[in-house]
Amino acid sequence: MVGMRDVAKTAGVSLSTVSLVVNNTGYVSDDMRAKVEAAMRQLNYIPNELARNLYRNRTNTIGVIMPTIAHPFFATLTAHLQREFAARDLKTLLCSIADADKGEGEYVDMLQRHMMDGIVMAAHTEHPGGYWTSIHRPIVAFDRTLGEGVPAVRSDHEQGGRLIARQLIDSGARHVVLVGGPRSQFAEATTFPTIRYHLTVERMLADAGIACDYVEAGIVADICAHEATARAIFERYSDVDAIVGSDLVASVALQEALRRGISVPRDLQIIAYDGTFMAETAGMRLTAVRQDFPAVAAALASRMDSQIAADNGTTSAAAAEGGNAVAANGGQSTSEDIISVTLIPGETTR
Amino acid sequence: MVGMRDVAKTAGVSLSTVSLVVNNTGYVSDDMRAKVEAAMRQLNYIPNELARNLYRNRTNTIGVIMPTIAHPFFATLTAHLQREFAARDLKTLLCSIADADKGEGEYVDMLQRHMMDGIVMAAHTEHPGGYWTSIHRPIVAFDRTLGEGVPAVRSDHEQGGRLIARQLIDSGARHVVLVGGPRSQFAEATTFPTIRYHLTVERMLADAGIACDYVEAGIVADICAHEATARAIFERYSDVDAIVGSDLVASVALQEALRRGISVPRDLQIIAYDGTFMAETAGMRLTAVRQDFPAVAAALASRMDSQIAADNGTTSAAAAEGGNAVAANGGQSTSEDIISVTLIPGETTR
DNA sequence: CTGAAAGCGCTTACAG
DNA sequence: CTGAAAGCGCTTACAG
Repeated sequence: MVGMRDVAKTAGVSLSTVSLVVNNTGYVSDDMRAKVEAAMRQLNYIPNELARNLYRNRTNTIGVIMPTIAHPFFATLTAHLQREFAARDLKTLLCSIADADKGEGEYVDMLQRHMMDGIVMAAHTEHPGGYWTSIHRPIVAFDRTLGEGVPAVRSDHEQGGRLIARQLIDSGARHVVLVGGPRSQFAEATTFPTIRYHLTVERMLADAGIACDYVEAGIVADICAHEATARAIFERYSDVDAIVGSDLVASVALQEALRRGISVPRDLQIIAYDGTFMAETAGMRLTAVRQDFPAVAAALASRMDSQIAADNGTTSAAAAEGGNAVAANGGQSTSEDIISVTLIPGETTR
Repeated sequence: MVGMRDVAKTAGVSLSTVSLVVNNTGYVSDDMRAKVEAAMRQLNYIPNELARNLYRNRTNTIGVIMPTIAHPFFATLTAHLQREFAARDLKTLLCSIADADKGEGEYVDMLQRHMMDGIVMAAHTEHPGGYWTSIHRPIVAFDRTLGEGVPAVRSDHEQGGRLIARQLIDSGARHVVLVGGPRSQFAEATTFPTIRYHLTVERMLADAGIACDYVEAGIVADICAHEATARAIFERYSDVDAIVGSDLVASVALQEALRRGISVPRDLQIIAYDGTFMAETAGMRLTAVRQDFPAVAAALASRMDSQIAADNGTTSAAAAEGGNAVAANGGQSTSEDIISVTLIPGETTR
């Protein structure tokens, strides 16, 4: 492997001059620069990023922890995240839980070992309180409340709930089935804000005197389990006239409805939550609450910027002043960005 | 940041002893080990991977170059790849072309700078001949022919074509529409083996005297363009009675057919190529040619293993013997793994 | 404006 | 079995 030393030797200059040319920092006389560039070309020199990483203690890599990249929601989110990070010259390391038999604990380890500069946490795992706060490295949460000092970004699920409830009430729905994650996530102290849309829908429907049942879908990573769930709904609630669930659930429910010859939307309305491309590829164009992926990704990346800047700050400060620069960050410790959602009318509502 | 030096100081031993304990290599007496471990725990020591990376000139990271992760086919492939790599203690760096405004040139640069140990190339870009061969770092191609020394893995598209043609012939199809990428990719010297399934289908249908038209879909990254394509098919070919295309195309075509009140599969058969979860979430269960993602990912990872081993080999050999260990690899230069596909009967064929 | 030196945090021969 | 030394390939103060 040809290194900077070789270039310096060939060009007849010192190591530091080569470095200055490569990084385009400081002043180098034109003929020096020319000599160095000629040598670089001649030797086909390519700088080794690993040495820089070591010196800077940075990899310019962000880990994105997702349940599974195979799920369209997380694939879409990841695509938008990669775009935002790339614009900041940050690489995206894929850290799926279900696709790798690794808990996010191993990814946090990697963060601690400086294999990445930060983590976006979007998977659905539970940890004892204080776990995330104690990590003291750049972390941003998506749709999770991870504790003090971990900024979070999420869609406005209350708004989503209101949009759905309003649609159902206005169109005269009588019996709504809501499909979502394990009901245990509804506990008061939950770290999953997603469920707020369910709570909002349930409350508003109750106020309007409309029946509403909740059905647990399989875990998010298990795409196939949804078919059984869809069938179960029709069998258990023969008079159901509206179904609300994720894009995937809504697609499968629609398929089952078509198979049973149920007229959509006349006798059954379906509303999808998320609004990925799947809402367009089901048997009909699904009415969907669309999360604003570009805005979500932009907010996550921007929060990550701040976390990384703060991390550099505390690191230097800690080295120089004895390590108690933590308090400086206390002000924004409970910060949360809430992104608006939109109801996109499709062919599955009246 | 607490480093090995601090641990050594606290434990009252030398740097190398700490290193031996951390890496669990060589012999260390039990009380030495105990002292070191106590110090590590006390100081909460975490090894910095960047230093190791530099020393080993390895990052244990593989870049996967995809058109876009938002597409279910590539999301599924990536999920399986991550699983295979994780099992080998390799990380997966997401390198989407469309999701980052980066050409794969920039990713190849990163490979050269040793930010990753290898690349899986699954995007659809064209390069002058010899480009890939000249890189001399671990690269494995998916569904592409990239030239000498770049092993490739692909599904058996001829087989896929035969399965499709047989189904259509046996069920008495009269007018088939094939939807695929730009026809220009069909050139003799193409690096895209995917088109072989089209060619096979066309040939077999022609032999059977069945009409067959080819329609170009938008580029793979543009998920929305497919809707227009689907509509165009029905308008241009009013007597079409079979449509073959990717999962996405098939889903959208099915939706359009249902909307037009066409009876599927009685008057129109639809066959999806790929067999991702999307084949299950359309308006009906799609008949699909399923690519064997686990086998494809396993083959890609295994090829990557060899490429990396060879790379280490040539690097050492080059250093020791003067750099012409390349020929040793010549034997496997045109190697290609071909993975079987399966026809999964669904509700959209007779 | 250029060069010799120290150092990023670890690993691995090589003496003891 | 343990320790002092050199080195991975680069970067950045610091003298000249």
